[in-house]
Amino acid sequence: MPGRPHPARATSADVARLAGVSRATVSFVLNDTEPGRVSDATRARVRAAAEQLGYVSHAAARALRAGRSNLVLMPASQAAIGRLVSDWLDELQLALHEHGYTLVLHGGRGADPVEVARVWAEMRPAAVLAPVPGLTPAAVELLRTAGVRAVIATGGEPVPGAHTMIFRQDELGRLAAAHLIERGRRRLAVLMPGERGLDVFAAERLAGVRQAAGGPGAEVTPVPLRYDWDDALALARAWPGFDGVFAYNDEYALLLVRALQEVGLEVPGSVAVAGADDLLPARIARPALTSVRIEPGSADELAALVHRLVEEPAEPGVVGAVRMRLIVREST
Amino acid sequence: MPGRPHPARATSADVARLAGVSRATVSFVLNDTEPGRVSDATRARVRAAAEQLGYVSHAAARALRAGRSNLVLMPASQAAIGRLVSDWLDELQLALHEHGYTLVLHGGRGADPVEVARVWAEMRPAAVLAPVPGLTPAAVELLRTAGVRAVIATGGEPVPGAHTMIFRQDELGRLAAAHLIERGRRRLAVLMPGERGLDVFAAERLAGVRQAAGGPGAEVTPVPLRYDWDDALALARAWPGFDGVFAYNDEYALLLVRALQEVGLEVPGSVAVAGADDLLPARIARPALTSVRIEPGSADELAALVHRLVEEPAEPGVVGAVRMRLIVREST
DNA sequence: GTGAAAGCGCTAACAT
DNA sequence: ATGTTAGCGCTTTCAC
Repeated sequence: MPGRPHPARATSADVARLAGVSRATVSFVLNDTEPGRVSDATRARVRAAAEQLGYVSHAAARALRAGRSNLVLMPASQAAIGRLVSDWLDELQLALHEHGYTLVLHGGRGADPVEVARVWAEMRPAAVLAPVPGLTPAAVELLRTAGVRAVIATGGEPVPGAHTMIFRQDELGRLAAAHLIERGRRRLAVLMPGERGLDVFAAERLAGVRQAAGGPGAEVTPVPLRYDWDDALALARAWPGFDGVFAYNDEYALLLVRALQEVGLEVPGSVAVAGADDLLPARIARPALTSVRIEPGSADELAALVHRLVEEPAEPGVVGAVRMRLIVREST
Repeated sequence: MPGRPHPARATSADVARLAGVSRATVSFVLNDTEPGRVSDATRARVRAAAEQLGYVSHAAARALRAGRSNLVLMPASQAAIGRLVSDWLDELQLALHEHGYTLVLHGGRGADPVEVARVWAEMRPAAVLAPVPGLTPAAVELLRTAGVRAVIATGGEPVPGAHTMIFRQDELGRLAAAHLIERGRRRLAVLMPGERGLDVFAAERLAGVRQAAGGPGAEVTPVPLRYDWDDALALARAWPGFDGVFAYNDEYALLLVRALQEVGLEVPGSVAVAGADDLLPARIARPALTSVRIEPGSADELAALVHRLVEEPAEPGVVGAVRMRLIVREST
């Protein structure tokens, strides 16, 4: 072993030795379990010893002992959506921390869901929060078998074996499309991004648009678009005469609007465009963008739910629903 | 203990039993250590047994044994910057995975750096990658003491005790300001977001602007701005006659441009505005936004560096630099 | 080519 | 009020 440039990390045994107590006592003091069991004097001595040695507990050892870690896992893709979401994640992180959990985001976009679930399962997290497409039945099974107490999926339908936070992607499409149709649009396009596993969500949103269009007999066409100016411009140049667009989300919507303007098509005059997520750029765009706002619900409540499910596993079922609301602005 | 709704998680002992070998053999086979030590027949039997039992190794046990986990930790705030960054993080995740590491992002924005470092240290990660403001000397010390092999800071100056990827925030400001001055601007404003711990970066960027302004004698004023339309509008309404702005980043730049336009101030006619990050929205804005592009370097190389440092800890020092480049567009 | 066994750091049941 | 101890699942040295 190469020379240790730093003092060997202190263990609870070191703390015990320095404080002149047993390791058990150290554990009781530092974890505040069974309050009143250890005298105040001893507690003080233990804390002082821990402080002096710069003691930091070993999460892996605790996890091994407990059978699971205190990790709550989420796919990192979530964080990239925008400030609203990332602020909300901050709140969630804080709320979970107060329950003793550590929220971590893990990438693995596009990879085989089961492969990703395997990596997650190895960490023996207390809970996993993830959108449905990543949580295939095999992935859920893998996680449950590995002992993950709370597997919470967000998706349109209850997921067998997992708790489900209902999040109807199709509702996004339906809300936007119903509005476009009400505005008299009958030739609808639905933007279908191919990037980063968004295709699954896009397909569900498309289905929602189709539903809304069914009755009134509007025509619906899925249109692939990459998040790329040249691609957007090419689409706008060859615009097939759609008079209404549901653009997957605000980013794609703003990209398309800009491209349409570039080729002289008026928004909403010639083409009405609606997005989703209701980010600030949507609000300040010209024309201001109609969007479907997603209301993620209280981070505190979700943290409490996670804690409850971890403490006493319950029958899988629906644990809540994400609400959404159409914000009408100038672009439609 | 409440009833186990799921089969008890299989351990390597279970696999060994089913395959009729020892736990040692299981370990050798599944980790591919010492190839050629175990016969092909045995290997196949072990693999089959693992498969059949749905065996998933226990990261905590491995970490306990190894003295450290295979986690590489980064602050989650990074992911929220934009698609470019989050795509790059994906690459990094993949590259690290190939070296056997798991990249996880952890929040904890705004909290006491030492408190956050403590949570990180408990996970005994193999490496930590973080911007300087979070890595105070005390935080670095804590991590090193906990045995983290590679603490890689990104910041303007070498960080004592840590490896440093040089990332000159002030260079961003300097590049933008030099350009504004070259365009004849002499009354410069620097937008100072207060949110999410951005203030530290903002201060450094401001310092860069001041440097660039020193020689030519341009006047520099820091101007607080929240990421909020009303705040931006209020600023624009009371615009104190600045003729050039470095806007912290593209998001704030686009917000300000929009507010200036709202009150009838022309960009770049009356006010030239430059951002940073060079996101797609900057490119397609009207006027297209001048921005400083940040080039994060190769994810593969960074992953390899992490691996090298973990394998054989080296003297802390400078391990590379993030380059940046001014992209001139219409807004200046 | 394979097995036995020690030990990583922690917690909690049990003993004093 | 405090201490003893077993054992969580894994890797790896050493013995066969």
